[in-house]
Amino acid sequence: MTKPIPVCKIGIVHKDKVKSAQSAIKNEHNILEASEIFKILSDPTRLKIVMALAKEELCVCDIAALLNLTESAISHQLRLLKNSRIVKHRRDGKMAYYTLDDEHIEDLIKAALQHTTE
Amino acid sequence: MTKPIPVCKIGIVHKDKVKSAQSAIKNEHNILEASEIFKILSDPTRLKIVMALAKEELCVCDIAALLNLTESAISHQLRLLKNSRIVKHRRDGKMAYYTLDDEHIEDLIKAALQHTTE
DNA sequence: TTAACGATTGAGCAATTGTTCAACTGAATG
DNA sequence: CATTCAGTTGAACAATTGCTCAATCGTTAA
Repeated sequence: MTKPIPVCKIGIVHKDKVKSAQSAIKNEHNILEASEIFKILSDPTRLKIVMALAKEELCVCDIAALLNLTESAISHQLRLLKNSRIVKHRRDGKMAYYTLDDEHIEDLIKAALQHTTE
Repeated sequence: MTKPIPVCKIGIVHKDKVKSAQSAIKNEHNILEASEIFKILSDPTRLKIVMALAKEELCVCDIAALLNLTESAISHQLRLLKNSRIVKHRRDGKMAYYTLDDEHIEDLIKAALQHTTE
């Protein structure tokens, strides 16, 4: 904080409104975490992966075939999804099977899809 | 479509599961629109703007003061939010007052915040 | 008309992103 | 053991992003 605060030339704006709005965004930490989730789901490839895993448990190879991308590309994205605790995986021999690790994510996606169809 | 489809060397993976997952992501258009909304909300500055506007009608100057950024930076972000029909504005003299243009967005943000606090 | 000011716009830049490529790991098979 | 192959990883690259700076627009007031 305490940086070179920019304000309209005259000085004060709408003090009361700004103060009220301030209270709506005071929890910086939570906001950053929320934006992180949005960022994860903002890439079409990752969003498709999540939606696919919401329906079926799949191996890396399955997802690569499904999305027509290399296993490497999928693996990179799965790592991000895993770091965000959105997916988890189990190993079975050479294969790695991925599933969703968070049921709330489905509601989030449903809410976003609802916005698109209005 | 019809690109150099990559699949595990052996050939077939889990046909039935892939086919089932395919149905979950068949509506490409909707998925792209959903990811667009997520992308808009994935930037902390934009997310704060939206959360602030969910509580109060504010002018560009107010938001700049609130977030400690230049009016230019805010204006650029507001244009993106306006293009996505998430905010709207009214003019009053020199000032431009912004408000939310979509009540569903608040639910979306609430859902994301819920994910962070579990 | 002129000056002031809130707001907008475009160029430019550093930082971040998603993919490919190549090398590598680790488990299963011969 | 050596080979095979699903999966992972890191480097590199183009493309995108969010901000600053400077110029400009549009409205208000002198």
